[in-house]
Amino acid sequence: MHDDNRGPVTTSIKDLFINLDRAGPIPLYYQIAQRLQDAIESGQLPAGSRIENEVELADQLNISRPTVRRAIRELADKGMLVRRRGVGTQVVPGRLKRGVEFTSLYDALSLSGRSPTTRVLTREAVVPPAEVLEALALPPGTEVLHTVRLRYSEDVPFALLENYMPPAFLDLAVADLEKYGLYQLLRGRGVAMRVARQTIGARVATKQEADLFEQDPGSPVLTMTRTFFDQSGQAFEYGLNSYRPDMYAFEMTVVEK
Amino acid sequence: MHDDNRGPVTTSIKDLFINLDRAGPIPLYYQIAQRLQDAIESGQLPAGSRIENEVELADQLNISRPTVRRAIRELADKGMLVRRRGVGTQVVPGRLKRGVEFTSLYDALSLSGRSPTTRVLTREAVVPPAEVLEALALPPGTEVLHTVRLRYSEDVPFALLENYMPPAFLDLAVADLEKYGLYQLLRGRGVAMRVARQTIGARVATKQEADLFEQDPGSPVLTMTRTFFDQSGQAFEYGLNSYRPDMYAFEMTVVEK
DNA sequence: TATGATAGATTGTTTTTACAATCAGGTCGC
DNA sequence: GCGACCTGATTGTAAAAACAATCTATCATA
Repeated sequence: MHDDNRGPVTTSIKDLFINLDRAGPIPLYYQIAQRLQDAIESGQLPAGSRIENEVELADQLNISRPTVRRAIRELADKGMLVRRRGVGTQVVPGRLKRGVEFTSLYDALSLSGRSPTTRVLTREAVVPPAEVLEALALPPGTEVLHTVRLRYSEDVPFALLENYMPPAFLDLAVADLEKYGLYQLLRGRGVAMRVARQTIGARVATKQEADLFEQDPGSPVLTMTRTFFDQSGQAFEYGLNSYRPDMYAFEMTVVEK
Repeated sequence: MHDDNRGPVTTSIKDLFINLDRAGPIPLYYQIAQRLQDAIESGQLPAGSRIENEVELADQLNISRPTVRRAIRELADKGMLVRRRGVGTQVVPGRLKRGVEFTSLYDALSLSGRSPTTRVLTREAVVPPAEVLEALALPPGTEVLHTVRLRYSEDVPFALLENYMPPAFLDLAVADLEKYGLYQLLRGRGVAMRVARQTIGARVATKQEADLFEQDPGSPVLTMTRTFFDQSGQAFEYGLNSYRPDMYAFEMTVVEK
């Protein structure tokens, strides 16, 4: 092995953890996990490098071992660290591009430099089809907010976003929808997003989609339907999205448990 | 007044946990999590029902609170339970169809009653295109195993699976590939799967795909490319899959962290 | 009536301690 | 030389305890 692992194991790893805030509201394990993640993503802890063992680390930081363990576990759950009993913990070797989100919860595009713009095509209060009400767990006949938005990247439309939301959101304004993005707005209203159930598929574009995306009729679109639940289990969004497949794809990292 | 009845606390929850194996190799927290999950999926713990608080539960089971916590956390991470400080823990309300996997790691179809069959179209040792070698982190000129398989559901082909694997797997036999499925085979050889990076998209079918799927030329296909890494960070599979979109879609549950 | 304060319930964080299981590498015996 | 065994290193599991933060609901007060 050309790689000498027994000697200085990234000698200054301890320096990553100076100035931990023991009094503030942010948990210690979270601060540690955050700094580790930053170090990995910045290349300070290169792929494949080993990090010190838990006991040693806990000792050096004057933190209990369970707390250090929890921090390491957070990153291991995200697939950034690999641990093996009797051996140690190392940064996942290989080229998992950094800066990519791990959960596919948000549109990949908004994170990659380009800032998409949005135009609202429809904003209305309607009684939606039965399956929508069922997905939102609302009684038949309920009026909900129905929006259709078109999203552009550099003036080229690439996504058609159709959404239904419960009556509580009937007052969302078009201007806000175009300016802030849906999730940002909902979060601002105190919605605590928790779990989403989504289905990704493909089909032939509708006439409307073909027109909007400036594609030939019969060309393919990538689709995603999603129901989003908040903390209390209440569905607060049902979405039917379609994407121009040559401009959009879903990337995700999956971790085997 | 020893029993305050604010909500249906499923009085007999304790019965779920009889006969825990304290001596065996399966961790206690895992056993508890497993039984909870079974109870939820079987409907014994209906959606929205509350489960007893940690302290009480730990007490009744004669298990320490951290162990109970860990079990509950496993399910909360999967999005099956929702916890709120000061309030309690409840089964996620709403109709997350049970029996669906949560990670999208495996083909959804294999779990839904139908047992797909597989035919091997190609099995050869080749020097693959540069991008494949790069994805597998192998030096230029390396010979790898290249397979193309067609997967059927009830005699109808719905997936075309093209895979590249490192030289260690050059001896995989066609018969085994048709009988066991790739991941089962790899696991049997001691490969410890850990993280996968995958991209889901759509495009127009190639002529081969249109022929195999018995679709018109120009019809859409759903695609997924995936690189799979084992525990040591070594890539052991690079796959380029395409699916008939009217027969296949990716379902997943995403949990906000 | 409305509003603010308080108390109880419940999960969240942290520490300390102990032992178990697994892995890598070296040693000993053959 | 080679396998069996041992040993040290490291992560995994479990328990007990204490205190913090947050939510609900009730009660007191303006």
